[in-house]
Amino acid sequence: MSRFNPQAADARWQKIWEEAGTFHADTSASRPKCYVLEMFPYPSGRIHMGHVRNYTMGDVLARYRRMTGHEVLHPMGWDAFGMPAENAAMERKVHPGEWTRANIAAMRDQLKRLGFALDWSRELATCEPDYYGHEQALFLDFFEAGLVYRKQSAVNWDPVDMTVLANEQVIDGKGWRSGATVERRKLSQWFLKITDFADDLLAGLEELDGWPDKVKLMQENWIGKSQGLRFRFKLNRSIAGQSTLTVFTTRPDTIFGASFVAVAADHPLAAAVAEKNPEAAKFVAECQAGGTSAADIESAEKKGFDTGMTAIHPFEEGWELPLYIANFVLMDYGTGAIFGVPAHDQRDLDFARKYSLPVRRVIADGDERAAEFEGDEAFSGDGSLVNSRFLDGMEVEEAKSAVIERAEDGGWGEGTTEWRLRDWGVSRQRYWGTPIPIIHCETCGPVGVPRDQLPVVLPEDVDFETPGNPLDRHPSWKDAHCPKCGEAARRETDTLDTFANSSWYFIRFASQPEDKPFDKSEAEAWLPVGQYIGGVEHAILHLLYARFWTRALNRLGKLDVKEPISGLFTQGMVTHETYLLNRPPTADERHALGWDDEAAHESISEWLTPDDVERRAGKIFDQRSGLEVSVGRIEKMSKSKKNTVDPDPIVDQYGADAVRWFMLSDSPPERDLEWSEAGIEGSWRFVQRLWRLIDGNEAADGEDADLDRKLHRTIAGVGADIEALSFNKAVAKIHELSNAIEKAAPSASRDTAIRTMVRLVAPMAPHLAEEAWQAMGGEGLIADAEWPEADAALLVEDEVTIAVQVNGKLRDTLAAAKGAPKIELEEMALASDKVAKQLDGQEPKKVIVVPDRLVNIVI
RNA sequence: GCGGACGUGGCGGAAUCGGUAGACGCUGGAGACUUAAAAUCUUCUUCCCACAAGGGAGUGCGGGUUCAAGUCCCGCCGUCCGCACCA
Repeated sequence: MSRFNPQAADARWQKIWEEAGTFHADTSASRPKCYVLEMFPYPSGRIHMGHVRNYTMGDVLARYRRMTGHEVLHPMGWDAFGMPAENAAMERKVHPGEWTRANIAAMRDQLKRLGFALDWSRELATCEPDYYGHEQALFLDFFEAGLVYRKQSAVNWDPVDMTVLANEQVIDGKGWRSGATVERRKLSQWFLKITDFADDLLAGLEELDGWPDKVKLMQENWIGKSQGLRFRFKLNRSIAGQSTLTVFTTRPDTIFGASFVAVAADHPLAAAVAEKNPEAAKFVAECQAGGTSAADIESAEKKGFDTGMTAIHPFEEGWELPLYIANFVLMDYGTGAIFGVPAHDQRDLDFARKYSLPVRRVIADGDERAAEFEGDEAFSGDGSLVNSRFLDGMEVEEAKSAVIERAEDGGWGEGTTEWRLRDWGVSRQRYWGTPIPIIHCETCGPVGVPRDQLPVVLPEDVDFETPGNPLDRHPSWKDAHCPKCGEAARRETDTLDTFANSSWYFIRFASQPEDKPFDKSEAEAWLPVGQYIGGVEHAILHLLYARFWTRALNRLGKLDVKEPISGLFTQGMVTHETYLLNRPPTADERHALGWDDEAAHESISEWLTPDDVERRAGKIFDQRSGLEVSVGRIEKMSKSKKNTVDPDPIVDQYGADAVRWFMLSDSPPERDLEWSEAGIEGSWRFVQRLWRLIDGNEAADGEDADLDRKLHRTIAGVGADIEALSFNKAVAKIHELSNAIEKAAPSASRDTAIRTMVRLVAPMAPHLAEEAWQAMGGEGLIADAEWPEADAALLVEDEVTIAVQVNGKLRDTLAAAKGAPKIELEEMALASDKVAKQLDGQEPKKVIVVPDRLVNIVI
C-alpha cells in the first residue's frame, strides 16, 4: 500500500492547474457567477498563519462553488503602500519600492505552494502606477464632483523629529523614536465627504443580510445618528465678538439638571480666553500635549479650567452656569461645546465631584426623586422628569420634544440630527502612498492634474536619512506649472491614506482595462463580492470606506451597484503560546544596562520562538541554555512576542493539504485558532488515513443501508456547512464518515462512499483529491468535477431515540418509530422500569411529550 | 472612557427552534502487532461517591422565567477587538 506523498503531488497538481488555466475567471461564461474574495495582504515580508487561515477559508468556498456549477472569480493582490516600507527604508537603507516588491515576490511563492484556486492573471499591487494612476483619476472625479475639500485638522506632531506621527507611533503621549512629548498641531489637509452619505450608509446596513449583525451594529454606532437640540447659551460677557455659545445635546430633557458648561480645548472660545489669560493658555497647551487618538483623550483623567465666565440658563435669566474648558469635550463632535448634567451622565458626574459642582436629579430613579443626588454612579436610565418645572411628570422622550419646541418657539435653538461620523481625512505627510494629483497655484488655488498627465508617479530618488516627508524635501519633484494659468506652481506633496487603495481594489480585480479604472459592465458582471473574508479588525474603517467609495462611484454614474459586498465573514486570529526566558545577563548586556556587579542577581527576560524551545516531561526548556522557560499567555502571532510559525517549513514537512486541513479543523472560523504541533500532526495523520482508505478500496457487491444513509447525510451536511463557512463542522462530519467507512465491510455501498468522499474533501484537500481522482479513473480534474447530490429519501431517519425524563432529569431512553403518536410515547415511557422506580407509586401530575424528542414526567 | 464580541471536560470544540450536554479531534492510560522503535489497530478517558448496579454535581459567577435553560431575561466577573494617521 502506498503513502500519499505531498512533496511530489503538491507541485505536480499546482503545475497542472496553472497550465490548464483552471482557475481563470471567465467574465463571458454563462454559468452563474460567484465572487469570492479575501482581504488582500500587506506585503510585510512573509506569509503568516493568519493569512493561511484566511485564504484557506476563501479557497474552500471558491472550489466548492466551482463544483456546484458557478463561474468563480477568486483573485489575489497586494495592499502594497504603507508605513512599514518607510520604516524599513530608514532602518535598513533599502528603498520602499525595492523592499515591497521583494516581499511580494517571496509571499507570492509562499501562497502558490498552498495550492489556492486563485486567478493569478488578475494579480495587482497598489504601489504600482498602473493601479494608483487609476486611483488618481478617481480622486479627480471625486474632486470635480465636489466630494473633496480641504480643511484644517489636527495631527500628531513630533517637535524633535519635526515630523507627523501615526497614532501607533505615539506611545504614552511620546514620539516612538525621539521620546519627545507629542503635540497636536493643525495642518491644512484633504478630506473626502463621507458624511454626505451618512444617511445612506446607515440605511444600507438594513439590506446587508449577508453581514454579521455585530459588524452592522458597530457601523451603526460608528455613524452615530442622533437627534438632539442645538442651542445658544447667552454668555455673561462677550468674548472675541461672540455673546453666545452654541452647544449640542442629545438630552435636552435634562436641561434643568445642568450645572456647568464646557468647551473643548481647541474650541475658538478657549483660544480667545487663552489669549488674555496665561493660566488658561497653560491649560489649553496641556490638553494639546499628547496624541490625537480618541482612546487616549477619553480615558485621560477628566480635567477642566474655570474660565470665570458664565452661561445663562435658557429658562432662567438669573441662573448662571460656570463655563469651563475641559479635556474630555471633543471638538469634532457636535459643536465642541456641551452642558454638563452630572446626575445623569457618568463623565459629567466625575467632573462635578472633582470641582464640587452641584448635582441635581431631574430624572426619577424609581421612587427616588430628591433634587439632591447622592453617590458616584450617575443614573442614565429612563424615568419621568422631576425638579424640572414645566417638564415635571413627563417621560424622557416627551420632555425632549417639549424643550426642543420651546427652543424653536423662542428662537434660541433648533432640533437637529447630528452624526458621530466625520469626513474622511485622506492626507498623509508620507512618501509611500498614492500621490494626490493636485497642483497648488498662487492665483488659481488647488487645481487637478490634467488626465493626460496621469499617473503622477512617485520619484525614485528620495532619501530617508532624515525624518519627515521625502516628497516635500525632494529638490525638484514638487515644481510644476499651473494647468490653468501656466504660472509656476507647487505639486501637492501629501499622499493618500492607504485605506483609499483598499476601497476599490475589488472593483479593479473584476475589470482591469489599461485606459481607465474599470469597465462598468465588466465590473458589474461580478459585483457585488458574494463572500468577503477577513479579520474583524476591519469591521468599521475599511468596510465603511469601501461602502462609501462605491456609493460615490454610483453617484457619479460609474457603477450601478451601491453596496460592494453582499456577504461578509470575519474570521478569528491564529494564536500561539508565548515563551519567556529569564536568564542572567551577559557581560555586554550588563555593561549596556549600566548594572554594576552588585546587581549580578538581576535577570533579563527574553521572548523565545517556538523553534528555540523543547518539551521534556511536560516542561519547556530553552534548547541553547537548557534553562526552564515559563509559558506565557496564548496570543496573536506577532514578531514582538516571537510566537510566529512560518508556514514554509510546515508545508515542506506535512504538505499543503495537512496545513489546510488543520486551518479548517476544530476551531470555529470566527474564533481564534491556536496553532499547535500536535494539531498539525493530527491533520497529517488524517490526510494519510484518507489516502489509505482510498488506496485500499476494493470493489465488492452488496448494499449497506446504514452506510448509504451516513454518506448522504454527510453530503448534505458538508455542503451546508461549507456554505455557512462552518468548516470545523464539515471536517467533523468527514471524520465521522471515514470512521463509518473503516468499520464497514466491503460492499458496493462502501465503494461508492469512498469514491464520493473524495469529492467531498476536494475543496479542502485538493492535492490529495486530484491524486485519488486520477487513481480511481475520474474524468478530467476533480477541480472541475461536480459536487455530489444528496438523496433526500436517505436523509430521514425511520427510528428515533426518545429521552425519558422525570422532573426534567434523564432517567431512561427508548427507541420509537419516527412520527410515533404522543399517546404511544407516553405509554412507552410510563412502562419503563426506571420510571416506575422514580415514581415510586406516585401519580404523575403532568406528562409533556415532544414527538420524536422526549417525554417529561412531572411528579 | 466609549462601542462590539466571547466564556462548555486536561485541551480545541459540538449541541440548527428552549428538549438526551460533551459529537468530532487532540492529549493521556491500557492492550495488540514488532527483536525493538516508529507507524498502525483495539479500548477507555467531564468531575465526585461506589467493587458494581447505581447515585450526585456540572456549560465563568449570582439571581430569575419555564414541565425543561449551554440556549431566554436581570446583575456581576474575566478575556479579546475597534476608537478615525497600523494594516
